[in-house]
Order: sequence, then C-alpha cells, then structure tokens
Amino acid sequence: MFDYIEKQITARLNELGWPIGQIQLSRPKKIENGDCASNIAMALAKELKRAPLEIARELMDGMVLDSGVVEKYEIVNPGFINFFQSADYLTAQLKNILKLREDFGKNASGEGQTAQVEFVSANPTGPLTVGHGRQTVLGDTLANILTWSGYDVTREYYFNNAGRQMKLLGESLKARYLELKGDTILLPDGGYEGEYLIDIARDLQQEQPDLNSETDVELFKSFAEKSIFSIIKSSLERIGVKHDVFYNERSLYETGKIDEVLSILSDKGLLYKKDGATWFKTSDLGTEQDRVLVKSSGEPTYRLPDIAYHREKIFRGFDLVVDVFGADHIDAYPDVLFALKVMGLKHDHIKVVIHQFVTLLRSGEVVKMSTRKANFVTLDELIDEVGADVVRYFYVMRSASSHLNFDLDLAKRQTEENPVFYLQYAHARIFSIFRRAKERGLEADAENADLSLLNEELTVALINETLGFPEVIEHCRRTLEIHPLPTYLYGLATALHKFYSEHKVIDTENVELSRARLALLEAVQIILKNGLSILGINAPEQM
RNA sequence: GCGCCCGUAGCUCAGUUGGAUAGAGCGCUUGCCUCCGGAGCAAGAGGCCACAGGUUCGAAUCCUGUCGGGCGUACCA
Repeated sequence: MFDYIEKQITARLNELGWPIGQIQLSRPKKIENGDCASNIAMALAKELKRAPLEIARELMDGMVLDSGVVEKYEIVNPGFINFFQSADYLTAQLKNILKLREDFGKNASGEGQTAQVEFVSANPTGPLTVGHGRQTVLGDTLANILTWSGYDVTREYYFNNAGRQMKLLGESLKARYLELKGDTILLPDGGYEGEYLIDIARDLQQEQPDLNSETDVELFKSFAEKSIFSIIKSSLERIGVKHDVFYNERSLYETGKIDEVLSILSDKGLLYKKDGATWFKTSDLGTEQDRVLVKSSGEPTYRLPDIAYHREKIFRGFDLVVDVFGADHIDAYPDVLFALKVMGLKHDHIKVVIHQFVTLLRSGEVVKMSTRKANFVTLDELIDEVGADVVRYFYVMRSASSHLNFDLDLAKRQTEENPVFYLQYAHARIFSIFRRAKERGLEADAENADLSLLNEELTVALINETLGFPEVIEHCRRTLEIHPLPTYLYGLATALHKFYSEHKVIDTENVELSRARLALLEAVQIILKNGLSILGINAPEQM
C-alpha cells in the first residue's frame, strides 16, 4: 500500500510539474488518522509558497486511486493527507501471509549478495562471560536478519592463539598442574586465576600424569587452548550459535599478510621508528597520539593483524561486512578503517556495531567482571539460571547502544511474568485453539474462508499488526539494530491477547466466522514463529 | 583534557528517515474465570522527554552549550 501510494503521488507530482523530493509516508499512531499519511503538502508549502491545505487539495484532485487498495482519503490540518486502506486490501494481505508462510517477512534487499558477520571473537583464554554473551546473541541474530534479507551470510569467529596472553595462560595452567602434584607454585604475575584452569589441570593430569616443571610451557598452552575452545564451542551450541569460519590470526603471519601491510604503510610514509617500536601516524585521523604497530620486542600489537584481517575481508569480496564489538574496542576500529583508506581500499561496506556493556546484578550488587580474575559469571552459568530462550531475548530486547542491566534475581523471578513467556504463550495459545477447533471439526482454511467477515475493531487492529512484520525486518536490516523485532513481536502478542479476550474464535453456530478467525490466527501464529526463529527462541505448541 | 554511548513515568526501557493528544513492562489502586489456556484482559494513578538556547509550519528526535552516568584514551586484546 505504501509503495502504491508513493507511486501515485509521484505520478501526480510529475503531472503538476511540482518538485519531487523525498516522499515520506508514515503510519499514523491514531487509527482515526488512517493507515498511511503523507506530509508532502507541508513539505512543498515553502517551495510553492502556498498553503499546505490548498496544495493537498490540488494534489489529490484528479488523482486516481484503486478502490481495492485505498478506500478513501482525508485532508486534515495542518496539511496531512491521510489514506484509509480498503477491506479488500486487508484480506488480500492476510491471504498473502497464509500463502508465503515461513517465507513471510523475507525480502530481497540482499539478494545475490554475500555478507560476513564477525562476532564473539574471544581469544581462548577462558570461558565466555556474560559480556561476550550479548555480542554472541547480537551477532547471531543480525546474521539471521541478513539471511532473511536475502544475503548469503558467513558467521565468523576471529581469534588469536599466539602472543603474550596465551603464553600467560600456558604458564598459569602449568602452575595449576604443578599445584595438583603438591608443589606450591605461584601463578605468574597477571596470570589467569579462574577456577576453570584447575579443572583443566585435572584433565591434563589424567591424560599425562608425568609432566613436571621442566616440561615446555608450549604443551600446557596448547592443552589449555584446546580445552577452552571446547568449552566456548559448547556454550555457543547451548545458545544456538554456530560459526561457519574460525579464522586464526596466525594465518595472517604465515601467508605474509602482516608484512604486506607493513610494507604498504611504510611506502606511504606513514610508519616511523621510535624507541625501538614501529609507529603508525594516525594523527592525520585526529588522534592525539600515534599508535604502535610493532612493539620494541618485535611483537605486533593487536592493531596490525586487525588491519591485515580487514584487508583480507575486503579481498574476500563480501558485499557487506559487519563487525560486532564491545564498547571497550571502540578505539580500535577507526584506526583500522583509516589504515584501509590510506591503502586505497574501499571500505564503505564495512559496518561496525558497537554494543555497550552488560552490568550484571546479583542480590542488588554490581558484579565486576574480569576474565583474569576469578570473579566473573560465565554465559553457561547464566543459561543454567534462566534458560537459553530467556538469555537470548534479554540480550536483544534493548538497543545495543544502551547499557544493559541484567538483574539475575529478576531474570529468575520472571519465570512467571517474563516477556519471553508472554510471546511463547501467545503462540501456544493459538495452537491450543487449533486443537480445540479440530475436535469440533473446524480447521483454518484460508482458501474457503470469507475473510471479509473480519471487520471488528480489534480484529482489524490485529490484522494491521501482522502487516508490519516485513517492515520491521527491513528496518532491522537497514539500521543493523534488532531490538525493534522483540518490541514488535510483543505488540503483536498483545494485539492477539486483546482479540482473544473480545472475540470467541470457535463457534459451531457460526462456522463461516470461525473459519475466518482461525485463518487470522494462523497468520498470527506464522509471524510469531518466524519472528521467534529469527531471535533463536523456541515457539512451543504447548507450555 | 579529548573521543564514543547514554539521560523519557517510582524502576527497567520503547519511540522507524523530524509529524497529529509521548508509549510498554514491572510496581501501586480496582474490576473480569459456568465461557476456545487467567502465563491473559480491562480501568486508574504516575511526565517541564536532564537543563538552556537554536533550526522550522512542527523537535523526545536535528545543531550548539551546560550538567550527570558509562566506556575508552597502552609497546593489553
């Protein structure tokens, strides 16, 4: 309907020889203002130097509107043109949902294009924490949205299993291992204190009981990496996330990509040596201080492989690249983009989604989290407490750019009045009605149902609500924000519950009306299921 | 100091590219089960959209400044 009206207005503007700017159509909040509103008359008022109402009248006079789509229109103060959709249009849309079913909501905006979403990317130094969890769910859900928009999506996990931190990890495990053998060995300075390393040390002892203080730390390091990665992958699996590619930073060294970047930047005159380190002139970018790319020890900082990695992403030819980072990485990406730019690479298609921190509250107290210290809460523990569905929903129900307060006590208590259950209940409730209808010999049958019977206020409101689904998906894709989806689904569930309270669906005295209402419920059920599947949440048929 | 994010009901948060009388959940007050699942619905109270200017037909939304909170500002990742 929006497309149709936009087309008609454009045609009419051409006819009148008026300027065609951006035609903004919106869905009015109040039903008395119709189903689609245009502000075009007000927008043109200045340019045409005429009153908006007058412009609206001239525009609309002589406009031909298909009565199968638009039933009527009104021109109201201060110059809105409000369009009211026809009942035929509404029922046609409903039929469309029932025809498309699990494809309803998909669009072709990314058709034939590839997208890569990089998320999690935690180095294997410890289990995933509550903080990683947000990124995990955000990234996976974004990937789902892109899939629904037609993209061929690659989910990627970038990691580094070399360098100082991993060495510290190996040393920490070695200390724990020797500790189990009765030695009193202190953890290395800045080492990893988490209890998970004690468990891993125990496993190692089982497998290889004869290691000692002479054993090369490399052995401990690689055992720790293997063990922790398996813990991480199991967490990801529990929450329904599966990466297509695990990209090892080391490969960038082995294939010489790191050196290539250094030599290109050097040729551009953007590198210089100081105090034994190699510096990158980022001051052109506006940073106060230049950044170190290679430490005086000869080891690169994280920035250098990050640049090389993103250069590879460009070479790999993705049409869209999405990086999901936590707010603590906010300073890294401008450097990377700057480096790509000076290397003459186009990077407009690289989008960065930054999410703010998760504050975890337990018994009203803020739990500070640090992987190296022992006092963190893992994603696994969170899933144990509230379940994967609740975890996934809570992580995406808020805007990524807002801080997320995750109150564990509340999340547990909310097993009774949780928005997740509200949505799942709506879905289950529909199935319950279907089961009961079947007992009475009634089934949803859109082909033969007389959908024009669906004309009561709450019923029309519910149908209208269903039509918004594709718009929400499209909006999520465009903005790379996903919280509008849970918000939308919640509203749909509310519209359903309201409809349910007002109208009895199964009425053996009125089979025609029952059929039509069952068809409507089926449409709602399809959308709930589609929406929940994008969120990675179960849509139960009974609870 | 500088950069990014946030500031909307008692609390947690929505509010599509600027639109019409700013919304929801929780909590509080009060109704609705002989009836398809009450994990629900209805009604009520609760607001100077942090503050001050500006842009315009029109601002919670855009611009500037101020105040408050978070994150960063490493030869850690």
